[in-house]
Amino acid sequence: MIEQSQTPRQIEIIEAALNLISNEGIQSLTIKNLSKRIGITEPAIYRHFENKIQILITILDLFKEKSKALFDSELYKSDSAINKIEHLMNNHLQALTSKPSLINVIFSEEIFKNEKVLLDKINEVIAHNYGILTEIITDGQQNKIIREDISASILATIIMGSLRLFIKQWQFNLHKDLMEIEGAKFINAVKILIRNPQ
Amino acid sequence: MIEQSQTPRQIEIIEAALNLISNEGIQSLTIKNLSKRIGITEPAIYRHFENKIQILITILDLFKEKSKALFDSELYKSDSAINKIEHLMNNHLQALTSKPSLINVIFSEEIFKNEKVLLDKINEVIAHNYGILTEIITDGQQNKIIREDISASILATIIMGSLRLFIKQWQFNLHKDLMEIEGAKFINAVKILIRNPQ
DNA sequence: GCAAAGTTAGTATATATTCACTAACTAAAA
DNA sequence: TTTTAGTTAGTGAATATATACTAACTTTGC
Repeated sequence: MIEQSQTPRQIEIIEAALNLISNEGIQSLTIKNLSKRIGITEPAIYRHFENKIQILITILDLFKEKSKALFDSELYKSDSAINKIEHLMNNHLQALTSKPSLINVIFSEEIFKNEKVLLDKINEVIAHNYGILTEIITDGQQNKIIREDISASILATIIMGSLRLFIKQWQFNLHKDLMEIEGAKFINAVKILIRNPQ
Repeated sequence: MIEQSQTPRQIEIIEAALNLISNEGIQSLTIKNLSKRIGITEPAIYRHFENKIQILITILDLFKEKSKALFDSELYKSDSAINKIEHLMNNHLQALTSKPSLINVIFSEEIFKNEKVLLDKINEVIAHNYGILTEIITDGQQNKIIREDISASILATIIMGSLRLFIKQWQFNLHKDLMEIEGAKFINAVKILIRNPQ
């Protein structure tokens, strides 16, 4: 499964696609719009990608890679579980604020419903991240840092779910400064909640 | 804003639409599929609804009404804030397990993106519920039942966000019995988290 | 000179919607 | 009471548009 490096035009196409998704939603990711943005004709797109699905697969692979790197790197750090989770959430927020188009990718499962390959890819990423997060939480519980009166899997659901909604709420006013302040408050709240009381 | 009662055929169409959405996703809600399900031709649909958007608007109004009734009724009860929230989550889960098609409606914002009327309607519902929930939480904080070290709005985000993800995770195995057990565990976890410690 | 990247012109399919018309029923007029 | 006019809910055929994709030809850069 070697990642083929992309040609400049391919990168250009992917970037145009991400911009389209970001600005007008995944609905408007059409070959026509795509080619218009780049300034070539529709058939020219097919010189660089076999079909539209391949474009989406490339985007999802990119997303997967980024997301996986984020989560995996945290797992093996020698830090407390709570700090790991804080990092994770922070990095996640930062990644999304710096590339808002990815937000729409995460939330477009519904669109991929008829394309099993795409749906599988997205679910794979989500499941993987969920697994890592649960692992970190379990570790924290064993070290008595994270509360044990709630199962690790439920805590993971609460963390990921609330993070998702938080991102969604801020989707349209991503002014970096304000978002950073509110993001810090939010992450802090989660930390307070999961920390072992007593 | 008087609710026009619907004709039997209109009800039939709405129900067929909900079934379609529920079974094959909102993507497959086409006039063709709709008419096929009912057993009439496509143009006949237009004898009962002006256009496709009107069908969706009717569905969203239905959803709005149901959801609003759920939240509003809870607000004015003379119960503790935590009990109110528990009820709210319980009712929400129950409503969705009994009419799974509604789940897909909640999660189809992305599809409505180009149709401002629809997007507004969905956002309206979400904002309203969020407001009510925040109000209940604030009240609970004033009565020292809910923890005060986290703002009501952040707690609301955490509750709604995690509930949403929980629903999504269970979207495909809605076996009532198991879902009920897991749902109870989940709601209990939220209760533990928001309750005022000490 | 030739391979890569582009163009023009087209296809097939899907989708929402309109059009002209009809059968069955209902209310009004003679 | 029986025509007459009007309504309701349907049909088959057609239209406009969008979309992914293809075939055949041309330009361009090494």
